[in-house]
Amino acid sequence: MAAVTVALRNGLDQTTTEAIAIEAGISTRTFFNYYNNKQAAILGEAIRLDIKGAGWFVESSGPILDDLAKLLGQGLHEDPLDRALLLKIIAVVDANPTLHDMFRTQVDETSSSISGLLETRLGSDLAIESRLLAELSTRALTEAVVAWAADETMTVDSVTVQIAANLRSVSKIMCQ
Amino acid sequence: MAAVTVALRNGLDQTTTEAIAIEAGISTRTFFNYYNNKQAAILGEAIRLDIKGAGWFVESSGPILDDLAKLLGQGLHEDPLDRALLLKIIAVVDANPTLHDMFRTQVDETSSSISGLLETRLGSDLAIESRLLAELSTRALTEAVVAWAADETMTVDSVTVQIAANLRSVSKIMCQ
DNA sequence: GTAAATATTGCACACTGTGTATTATTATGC
DNA sequence: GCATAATAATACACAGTGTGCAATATTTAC
Repeated sequence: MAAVTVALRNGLDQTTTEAIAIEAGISTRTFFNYYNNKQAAILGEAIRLDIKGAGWFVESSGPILDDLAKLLGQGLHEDPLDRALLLKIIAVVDANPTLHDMFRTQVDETSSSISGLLETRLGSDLAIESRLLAELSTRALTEAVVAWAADETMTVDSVTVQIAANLRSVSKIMCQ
Repeated sequence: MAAVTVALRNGLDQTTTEAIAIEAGISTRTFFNYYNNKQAAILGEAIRLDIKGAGWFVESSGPILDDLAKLLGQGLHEDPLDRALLLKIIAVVDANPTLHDMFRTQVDETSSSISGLLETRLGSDLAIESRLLAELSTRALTEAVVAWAADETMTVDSVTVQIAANLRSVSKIMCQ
């Protein structure tokens, strides 16, 4: 929170670990006990979602896009997102391409999990396809979450709907 | 080249900017005149491809997946890839997750270009879909290039074929 | 062969990140 | 309450990153 505050107030250039530590009222050494770097402090755990108890996904034979949307949307329910904080984080990330990398790294971790589940469901001869589809899905998730953050009328449930809509729309384009 | 050499020989931990500079026979200051950081030195321009003269892509009404594969494959022809160097780079990246970020950053730049072209072709009401499809395509490119690097019998042209195959396979899964 | 343009380098400096030892703080049992 | 153990915070030293700037070397052009 301190990191985001400083970054929004003073810009990322002025957001030294020292400035964050002062804002948080701790020493810089303590800061590094909790975050590996300032990027991690700014991004926090806002986006990362852990996929657990997803046996149903592997077994299911329903429409795969809907299952993916459900899987990703379900991850969001674990610990509810803070819309105001997320908006601030998005603002900082948008203004600082440097942060984009680490944001992607977080999303990639989710993508990896999804990829594993997909490979189990589809079979290991579709490993490449699993990775591609996982990437596409997590990107659809990102788009949906960003849309959710910006629109106060959206519920968390509607994120699932949005993800499914995004994926279906892409599949329509691809299959034409 | 010096950066990759040192990274493979001594591991990324030991690959300080000083070590790279010594290997290259230059000062560290000169190193930083050419690369912003050691990650950039290791990755080089191996993957990045610039999309130019892609008017045909925007105008075309052919199968979009084939056009995408053609577009990406064409970018590879600009300056021919060095298979041996690429293999080394892939080895270093695989061994060091830290580098993964910067690799993705490079690929993202390509993705951005593709996204812009797609949005022009599909219309701005399909902006989200354009971004998703661009991401999927560049990821398919990465998979294909990695496969190419590992298989000496593959030609650069077959990368295009591979990309198209990957995309078609995914679309088949999505549309089922 | 000289002068201008360009490249390389040395140096100082602010910042990042980690290991280690020391000091606070908190928790626990009695 | 109080001594003690566990945990957290901090100070400090240090290796490394990256940049600005001025000085020096090298190349280019005429």
